[in-house]
Amino acid sequence: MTDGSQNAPIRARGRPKAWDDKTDQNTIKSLDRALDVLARLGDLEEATLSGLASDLGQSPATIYRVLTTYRAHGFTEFDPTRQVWSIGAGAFLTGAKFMRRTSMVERARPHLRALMEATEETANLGVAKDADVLFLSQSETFHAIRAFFPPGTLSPMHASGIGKALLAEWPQKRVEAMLAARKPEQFTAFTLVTRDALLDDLRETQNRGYSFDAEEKNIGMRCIAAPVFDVYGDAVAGLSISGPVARITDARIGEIGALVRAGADALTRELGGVPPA
Amino acid sequence: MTDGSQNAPIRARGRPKAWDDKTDQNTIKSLDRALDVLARLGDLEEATLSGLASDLGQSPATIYRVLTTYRAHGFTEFDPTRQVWSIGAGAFLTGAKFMRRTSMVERARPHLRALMEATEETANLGVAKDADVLFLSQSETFHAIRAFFPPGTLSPMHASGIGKALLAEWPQKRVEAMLAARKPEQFTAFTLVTRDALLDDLRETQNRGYSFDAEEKNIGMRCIAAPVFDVYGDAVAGLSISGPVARITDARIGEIGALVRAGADALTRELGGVPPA
DNA sequence: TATATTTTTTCATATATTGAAATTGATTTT
DNA sequence: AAAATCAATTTCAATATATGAAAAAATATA
Repeated sequence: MTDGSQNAPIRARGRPKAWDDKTDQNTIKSLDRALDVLARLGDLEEATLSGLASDLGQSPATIYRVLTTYRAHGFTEFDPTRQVWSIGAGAFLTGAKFMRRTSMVERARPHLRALMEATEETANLGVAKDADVLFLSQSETFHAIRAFFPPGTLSPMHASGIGKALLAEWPQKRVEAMLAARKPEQFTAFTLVTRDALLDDLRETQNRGYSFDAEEKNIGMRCIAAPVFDVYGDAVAGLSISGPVARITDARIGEIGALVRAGADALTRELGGVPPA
Repeated sequence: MTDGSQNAPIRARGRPKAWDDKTDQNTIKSLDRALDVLARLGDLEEATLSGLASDLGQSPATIYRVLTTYRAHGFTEFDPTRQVWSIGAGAFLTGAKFMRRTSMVERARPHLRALMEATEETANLGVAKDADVLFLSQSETFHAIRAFFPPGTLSPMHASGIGKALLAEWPQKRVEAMLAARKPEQFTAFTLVTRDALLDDLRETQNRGYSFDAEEKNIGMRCIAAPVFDVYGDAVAGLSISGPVARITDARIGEIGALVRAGADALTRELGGVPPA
């Protein structure tokens, strides 16, 4: 280790912050409100001007100006037929720059696509974000009935294929700490909520090489996932195939599992990691 | 058709717009500038406060307030060690809401109709499914003699307008793999079945910006198509105009091709993609 | 036909945004 | 080691501008 300052407290240059929180006169109020508007619009998916205004307790004139300003940048869209506003492509394109720093997403694209084409089911890429899985990218199947996980979705670790694939590679102490911090929610009759059931499943997952989520989050949906390792050997992401029970039959699980695991291992190697034996 | 107003111009409620563009006093200047800052930061991936300020010709104080306001919403992140700013996860989570709203089919509908009205020929939307094109949606012309592709129809890639538009954007290796997997069937005297004839046509298609199917699947039918790209730059779908040789004359090909390409590019942009130059 | 909604514009006013300059600590130079 | 330089943050005063109320203009509804 050449740099002894690694554990030293980080000191900022420039004048130090005085009070770095609320009632701060060093934020821009109009921008602050505008971001609230965008967040609310995102939650609602669709909203009318007047609806948003009354919802946020603002005057329609203000909301109108916020929405039209956003629209000039592609951050919002307006459907004149139905008179509703929604989030636009510009917001996505800017937000997507967040991921560009880790080349994970770009690297994973070909693998997602290959998995989707081989299995004809939607393929997903997700990373751990606290006790949730954050879905970053996907390649959608053409089948009308399909698993639907838009990028940006958060899903609890204990009840998702990618989540369980990651947990299976974590030290048991870390898993237990996560369980202690947040009691696992029961989504369906099949959700693994007890410590023993979950740890058993994680052991099995590690032996098998891929995880299997059998309607543990959504009834009717199955998911098969495998972990991706970085250069330090940490499981940092997961690839998965998700689809309806009707098509992800018991007979196909082994075949799909092998494909997913092979794809994850290939991605691991591209990232400079080493898949475990 | 139950709704006679389908072709009527869309009339907005409320007071009509006066002049809906530049030098508009109905936009919020500070928000406008803040969005410029975010866009620039996204392009740079990483930037220092002072760098961004001089880059945008704004005072450091202003940029500081913009960035800290964004940070409170997770739209920006600050690395205190390296003193650099970047786009944050909040921007990604909000932007991702764009993706979860509408499907390709819904977004394509207005473009299909506009194409049909401009050309008076049936307009189609299709996606790749293995070595076939799967037709998802269409807008039918009113002419008695018309091309008829019910949604759900499968048609081999090498002998369809949309198929060739997609193949032209694929890496050559992938095209060759497809050819190797299934020998191209000869449907008419004009079907391109040899490797060289097809690759030549694909090169020409890419240069021209649209594909041209001249009775290669059905005698008497012509088809002109252009590709649609998603946010990852993959050619995921195609728009086409199809009709009888009698109406899709040589003289009209250039005009129809330009319309189809413009429609496909517009749809690409709506999906957050970038049409290739 | 009359009334109620809804979006968009106008307008006056208070507010909030702005840049310059001061401040502070870290980094570099002497 | 001390001094000079540099970059982030804060203060402050001036004024540009964001704001809501209300009007205007169009459609929807009764």
